[in-house]
Amino acid sequence: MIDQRLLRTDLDAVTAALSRRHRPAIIDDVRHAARLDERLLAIARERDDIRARINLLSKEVGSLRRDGRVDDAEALQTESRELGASEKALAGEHEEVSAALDELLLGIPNMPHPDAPDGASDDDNPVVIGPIGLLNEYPEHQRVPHWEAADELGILDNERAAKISGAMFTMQRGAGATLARALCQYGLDLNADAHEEVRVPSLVSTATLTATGQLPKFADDAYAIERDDLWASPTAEAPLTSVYAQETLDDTELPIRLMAYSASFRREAGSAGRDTRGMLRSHEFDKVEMMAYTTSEQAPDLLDDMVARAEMAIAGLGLPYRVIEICTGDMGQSHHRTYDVEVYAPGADAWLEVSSVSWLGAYQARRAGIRVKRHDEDGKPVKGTEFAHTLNGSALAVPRVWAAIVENFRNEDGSVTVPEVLHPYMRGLTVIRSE
RNA sequence: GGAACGGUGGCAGAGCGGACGAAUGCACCCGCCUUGAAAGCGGACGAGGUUCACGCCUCCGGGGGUUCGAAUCCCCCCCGUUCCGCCA
Repeated sequence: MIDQRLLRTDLDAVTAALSRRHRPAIIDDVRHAARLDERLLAIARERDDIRARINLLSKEVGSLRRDGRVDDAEALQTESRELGASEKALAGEHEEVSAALDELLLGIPNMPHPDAPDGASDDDNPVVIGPIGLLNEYPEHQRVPHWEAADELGILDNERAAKISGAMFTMQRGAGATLARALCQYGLDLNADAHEEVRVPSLVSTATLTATGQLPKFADDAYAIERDDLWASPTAEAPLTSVYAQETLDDTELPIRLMAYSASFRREAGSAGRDTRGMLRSHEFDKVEMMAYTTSEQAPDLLDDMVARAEMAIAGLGLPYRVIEICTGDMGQSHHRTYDVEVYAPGADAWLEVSSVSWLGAYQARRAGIRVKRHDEDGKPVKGTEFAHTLNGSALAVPRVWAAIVENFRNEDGSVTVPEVLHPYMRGLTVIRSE
């Protein structure tokens, strides 16, 4: 959620920042929200005045009754009753406006960071690192898409996955399954130096998905378990962000850094028919996610660190990659500043997004009610609180990395060489061969 | 799934229609005392909204109701603990 107070004090700053997302409808919503906010404030003031009067009268009634002056008390009670009626009307109006405002606010995206590159679409995302490790020319045996290569090796069985669950589900077998799990293990071990490992729930509440921004606007993208009012988590970002929802954190304990391996479930409603083969896009995939709670000052350094970690995970595997920065027109709703790591897959001849690292500013923290208590240099708590900053990013998204390994490390005989860093997790297997 | 009991400030825990944003203890903070510390003494000590400010409003798990007035009474929901049942 954007800062409601900023809406009041500097509407122009908000519209200027959000106009960089190149979607005029957002600006209309912002102006509308500002008007509703103003109205809400006026109603609230009027209502508070009435309530103050009622409170005063009630106290007076109490003391009159103690003194046995029943008639005087009853006169005040009558006045209070009348005030109560008009207060009720205002309260109704307040609730109405408040609900309308909330609905608008929940749909208004985050303001991009001033340094985020301007652009209208993903075509405008600048490459900021790399490409690194990209060959000038790829031999024929690496120009085989992973779904064919994997099929040959018997390590991917999406046909039977479809039998079990339907289209767009994947199933790895044998060394393919081991490789998928090895990547998770690798992703976790690589980041254990700075993160606490958390095993989060896979089913999450509506409040949890609202906090990170998937709801209410993108409900169609998530699996709903309506009977129990739960959702299948589309990313560990959601549960990890709500670990400290509705809590006030001490600035002295920040940053708090968490990581989690989890399955991620996505309906892919808007991308039906795209990337239907192999491991590029599916309804369920595994991922290791990083998460940080910080002060506003700490956030930029954490962003750099997390991007570097996502980058090092890919570099460590020896895969060709690049890092792009997401431009203002391509950013996700909650994002303030975002970098993607993309790996090159020669068989599919495509750059695959394997990590997205984002700084959310206070946007999610405001929705989740995550506050920070500051302390001055003497360690004394400073009056009041502010919203925390959150960051998250994939340390390693399994399926596309899996695909990139199969394509990049495919040998002439069709076998696939396992990257050395994964050897500890592969039960001695260093080359995947057809059985 | 059934039953019982609970949910109050950082924690523990009282309050069960009016002087309660909330006793008391612990923790934390500031003084005094002390060479220093402990103990002791005195003081301060939740959050949000609004206001230039004084102040005013809201918050005792969530929502609704009764009342001039609700932490306190009534209804619904959620969560927790214990016991029973079932179970990886």
